Formats: sequence, C-alpha cells, structure tokens
Amino acid sequence: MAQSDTVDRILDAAEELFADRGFSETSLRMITSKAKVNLAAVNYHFGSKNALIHAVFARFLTPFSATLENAFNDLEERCDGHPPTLNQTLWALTESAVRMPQRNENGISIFMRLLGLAYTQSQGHLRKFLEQEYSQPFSRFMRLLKEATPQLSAVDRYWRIQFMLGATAFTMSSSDALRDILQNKLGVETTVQEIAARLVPFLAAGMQAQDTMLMPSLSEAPVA
Amino acid sequence: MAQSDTVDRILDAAEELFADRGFSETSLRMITSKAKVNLAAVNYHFGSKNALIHAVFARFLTPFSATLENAFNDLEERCDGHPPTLNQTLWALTESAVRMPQRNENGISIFMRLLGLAYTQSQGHLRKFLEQEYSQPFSRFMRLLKEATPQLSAVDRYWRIQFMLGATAFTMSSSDALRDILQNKLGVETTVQEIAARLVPFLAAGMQAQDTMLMPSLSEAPVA
DNA sequence: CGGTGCCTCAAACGTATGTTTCAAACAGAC
DNA sequence: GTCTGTTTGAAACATACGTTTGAGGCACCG
Repeated sequence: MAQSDTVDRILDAAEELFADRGFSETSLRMITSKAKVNLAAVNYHFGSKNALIHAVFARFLTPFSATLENAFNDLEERCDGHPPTLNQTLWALTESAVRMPQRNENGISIFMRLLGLAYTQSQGHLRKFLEQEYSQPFSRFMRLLKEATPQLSAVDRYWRIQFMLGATAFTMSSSDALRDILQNKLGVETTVQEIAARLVPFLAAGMQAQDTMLMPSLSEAPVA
Repeated sequence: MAQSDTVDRILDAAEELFADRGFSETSLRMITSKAKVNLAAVNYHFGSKNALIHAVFARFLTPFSATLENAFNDLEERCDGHPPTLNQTLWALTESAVRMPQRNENGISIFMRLLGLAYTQSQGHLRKFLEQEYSQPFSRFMRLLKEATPQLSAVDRYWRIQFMLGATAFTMSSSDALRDILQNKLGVETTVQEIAARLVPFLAAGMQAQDTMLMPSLSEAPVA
C-alpha cells in the first residue's frame, strides 16, 4: 500500500468517532479497531492521543484556512476600497467551507461537528492549539465582521458574534441527528449546503437586529 | 444537620463540576471530595453516576417546568383567543428561567451550561431522560413558536428553531468563559439577564428574517 | 548475504475510573 | 440501656484507559 496508509486510516477513524461521541468518550482502542490497526500505532505515529486530536483538526483546517484567505482576498479585491457587506462576508466563509475538497460525502458535516465539540468540550489543549495555529484567518474574519456592522457597539457586536458561532456550531455539531429527525417528521432530505443557505439569512438578520427591543421589565412582572 | 445534608452537598458539587468540565471529565472522586463526603455516598444515595446526573437536572428542571407552565398559562390568558407573538413567547421562557429561585448567584448560568452540555455531549441516557420527563413544556413551547410564525414553512421553522436553540445553548454553555473574555477585552461586566436581553432580539430577528435572501449561486463561483 | 531503518504486533505497565463490600457510627423508639 | 434501621467510612474490586516495551517482520541498499 501507499507509504503510510496506517496514518490516514487512523485519522479517518478518529475523525468519525470523535464527531460521533466526543473526545474523552472515544478511546484509542475504538479508533484502532475501527481503523483495523494496532493499538500502539497511534502513539508510534502521533505520539499521544492529544496529538492525534490536533492532527485530525490540522488535516482539515490547514487547507481550509488557505482557501478562506483566498476567498477573503477575492472579496476585498472585488470591493476595492469599501468594506464587504455582512452577507458577503458570511457567504465567503460559508462557501469556503462548503466547497472544500472532501474525503467523503459527509466531510463538512463531520468537521462542523468537530469544530462545535472543540468549542464546547473543555479540552484546554485543543483550544490552545487552534488559537495559536489558526489565529490569523480568525482575526481577519472578526475584522471583516466589525467593518460590516459599524452601527453596533463593541459589546453588542461581541455578543452577537457569539450567538452566530453558537447557532452555527451547535446546528452543525448535531446536523446528522437533526437531518434524521427532519426526514422522519417531515419527509424532507437536507444537505449541508441547504442548511447553510438557511443559516446565513438567519444570522445576518440577527446580527442586524434593531437595538434591544421592547423588553418587559423584569422587576415589575408578578412572581410565579 | 438536616435530614440528608449529604444529598444536597453532592448535588451542589456535582452541578458545579459538571458545568465546569463536562460529565465524563468529572469523576465521582472529584465530586465527593469537593462535597466533603465519602465516595460511596453517591452510589448509596443515587445508585449510579448516571442517576446522579439525572438528579442534578431534575432538581432544577422540575420546578422550572412548573414555572414555565404557569408563565404560558398567564400569557395565553392575557392574549385571550389570538396566539402570543414571538417576542412574548421568547420572553415568557426567558423570564421563567431568569427568575427561578436560585441556590447561589450563578444558578442560572451554571444550569444553562448544563443544558448546553446535555445537548452537545453524546450522553444518550441523558437525552432520553430529559425527553421522557419534560416533553410536555417543550412541546407546548414548540406549539407557541409555530403559532407565532405562521408565515414560515414547516421546514424553515424547524431549522430556525434549531438555530435559536444553538445560539442559546452554546452561548450559555460557555457564558462564564465568555464573560471573562469580555471583561478582559472591553472591561465590561455582564449578567445572565443582560445576555438574555441581548439574545432575545437576536433570535426574534433571525426567526423572522425574510425568506432565503440573495445567495450567490454555489455552482457558478470560481473554485479557490 | 548481511545489515540497517521503518513499521507492526502482542503483551504488559501504571493509573484512574465506577461500583461493591462490610464493619462501624449514628439516631430514634421502646 | 437496648434494639433497629439508616447512613457513613475505609478499603477493595473489576475494568478500562493511555502509554510503553521489546521482539519480530519487511523492504531496501551495500
């Protein structure tokens, strides 16, 4: 076989199992037996379980962040001078994710699940790894968001970005299960692309909502 | 001391540790040593670690779902006949959560984190438990959402509800960390109530976004 | 053919986990 | 005080985990 088929088989199996069950809940023995590989191979090729987790992310994120940089370059070039709109920025990100070359038909959805888990599970080492390896495209995205929403205060913008991240990471992190439910309840098939097409308008509308609207005062309502 | 102080001390410690670190990452030994209680007490009083997790949720969710039912009753009564608006429905939920009697100052935020984790971590037993114990208020909330957004197709509404859940669960599930970051970066203090006050308009706007807007065709754009 | 580097394998190591055990301490009733 | 049922305590149990070990295989080069 190719020069290290084992490495890829481990990465494939790990990616899928991590996405299904989380990091702590996935043991090396599950991974190696799914990959049909010896247990010791993980520590031989990657050094540790944490390093394997990093490798799973790097395999996707490194080409993705390159694609994303290009998309942002194109976008800013097309807009020469004035800042891209919120919709343009969100679509640049979405398209970059959706059109990444994929190893299999569920590539994006699996990876979205992993990104959601990375944010949610406490895994300190992972957050540190992602921050120091991929801070550049992330900061650039944040800058574009800021320029696209000059009407928001810094605090409002901060929280709305968190809400966007949440809606995205959460939806994608359980999108297989959600798709199944949808298919059972409504008999509709849904692709990741279609979910993204529904998500982006939702995010854009939320991001641009009028300032804190009619909010019933918490203090004067009767206690239950 | 009271008739089983041990039980409450275990629940308090477990609640906090689970929220901080997740379920699998929190061992019974951490819980019992934080609660200053013997290790065997957990299995004596609760039967198993999973049952302890259920008890942590039940302690909050049972009174909360009663409060929520009352809030929905009040709301529908006030609206006699016509369905409550989206904003009213979201606020009824938010207020019920925010004004629940709390054991300590971080009560809600801790519990929101737990709910987020419940959805995110795979923990099949937990999802099953929550579904069969608290399906009634959940279904009612879904019905209210449906009546408040008659303009949406069933599929659109389904996905937008997922986006709302995601933004909420995700934000709340890391809200302490986010609050810390915000304080460091912008020097602003934020309470759960204030986060909710920012979240609801975001959700309402996203929920009522105009139908799928200008979406650059995925097929004609240049490949990166 | 002999040797050198890379890789695989089965087995074991040490540690941490959830759970069980059983004796001791305790509280309340008679 | 003595008995009874409930709760606590220290210790052990079995199991699963991540990691390490060292012998063996296999390909390549001289």
